Amino acid sequence: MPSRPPPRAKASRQPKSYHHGNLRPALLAAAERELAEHGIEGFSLRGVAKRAGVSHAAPAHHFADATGLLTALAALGFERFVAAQKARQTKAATDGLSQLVAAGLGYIDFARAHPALFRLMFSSDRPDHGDRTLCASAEAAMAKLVDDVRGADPQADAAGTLADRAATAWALAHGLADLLVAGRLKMVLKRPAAEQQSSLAAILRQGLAPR
Amino acid sequence: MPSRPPPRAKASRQPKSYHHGNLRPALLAAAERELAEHGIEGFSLRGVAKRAGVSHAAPAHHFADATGLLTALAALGFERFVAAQKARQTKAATDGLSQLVAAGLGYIDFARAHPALFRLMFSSDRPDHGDRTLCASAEAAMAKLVDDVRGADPQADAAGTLADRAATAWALAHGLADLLVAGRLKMVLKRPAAEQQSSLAAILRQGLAPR
DNA sequence: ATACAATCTTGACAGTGGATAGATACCCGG
DNA sequence: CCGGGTATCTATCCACTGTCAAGATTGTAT
Repeated sequence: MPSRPPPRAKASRQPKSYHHGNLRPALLAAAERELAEHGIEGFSLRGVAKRAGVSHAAPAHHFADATGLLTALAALGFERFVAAQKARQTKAATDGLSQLVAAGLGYIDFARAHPALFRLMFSSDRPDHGDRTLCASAEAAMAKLVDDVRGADPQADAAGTLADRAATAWALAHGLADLLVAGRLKMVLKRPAAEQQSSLAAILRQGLAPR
Repeated sequence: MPSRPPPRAKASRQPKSYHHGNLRPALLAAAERELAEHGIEGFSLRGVAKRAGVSHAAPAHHFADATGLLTALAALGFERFVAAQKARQTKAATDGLSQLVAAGLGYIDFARAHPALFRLMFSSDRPDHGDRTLCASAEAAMAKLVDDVRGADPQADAAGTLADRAATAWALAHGLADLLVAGRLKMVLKRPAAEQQSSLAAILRQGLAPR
């Protein structure tokens, strides 16, 4: 079903109308809340349907199955993910290294703000990671990373170390984000919020500076 | 039920004996296979019971519920986890930095050899991360890390940068491991195995060297 | 207006984890 | 040798899940 004419975006709360109107986005929003509250393991398709105020089988007409819904949600997550990085970057100094550090902080912001979604995107088998649009979203995020690394270390490209430097940057930010979400890294977590931020910034800056 | 006298460790394959003999370790082994084959999301308690050749309710007498089994499995994983690091370290040069790099490579070895178990330990909500023995195992691994960092950079302790350096080392190794397991990091994965190893070693060494 | 397609509901099914009650085998004291 | 007590395992039952099939309702096009 490639073309679905948007059926008029029902104004809002007729308490009971047989057709919902624009269920698909409503399901995605509901799924996000479900994910945030019940976590990725306790995620239930029926729970999503209930949240959207719709029968338990309704989602099937918009997403093939639970995997399809989670896949779409993950793809959407990747867009917010780069948005979070850009948000940090607009507030940062414009030199290449500061921009790269800001991207890393945005990476961590996103993970901590949406932990379940973050895990859905990076460490869950439930979404279909072969899906075209999900792949595309993920690769766009990846491409941005490589660009930022290139900006922070213009020599790297010629020296042939770009790949390794990109891997380093990614691993460092991802490791911090994942461990923080998991509640590990107590040495960082036990400090007050402001100190955490400056500490994370220092770790990133030190790890990402060109040699 | 703290003391369970091991009931004589039934020799082996009576094809049908009502009592299994030593179900608890058998269940852990079965659970590990189940986890490796079906992944953490497809993990089923009944599947484990079937693998162990026992009724689906039998595990309840050894583990309170699925969470309990997974918790025990995660704790067991942490011990193998440090074993993998030590294995690398015995083959490495004895200076502090090389030892730390070797620990990082062992970290990655473990994750790639047991990806589902790795995720169970670090990025799943299914085990009970408040469990005492699980906490203890995890903290032991953590303590080893801090030791290795201290060994690689003896100044750090006095300079008060030990915590940040430990966080850096952990994040770098963890990030590499997690991204590799997720099939990301294509810039590393697309190279032949031997090159991967040297590349990972280089990334770790560069990121972990004291400044 | 009427046929058609899209959308949603209802009801059913197999599989899951968990709880309970009963069956079986082992152990220990006589 | 044997009888009671207990740990261990089986058999059932329940609530819940995702998925499927059939029917009801609505919007659109002819």
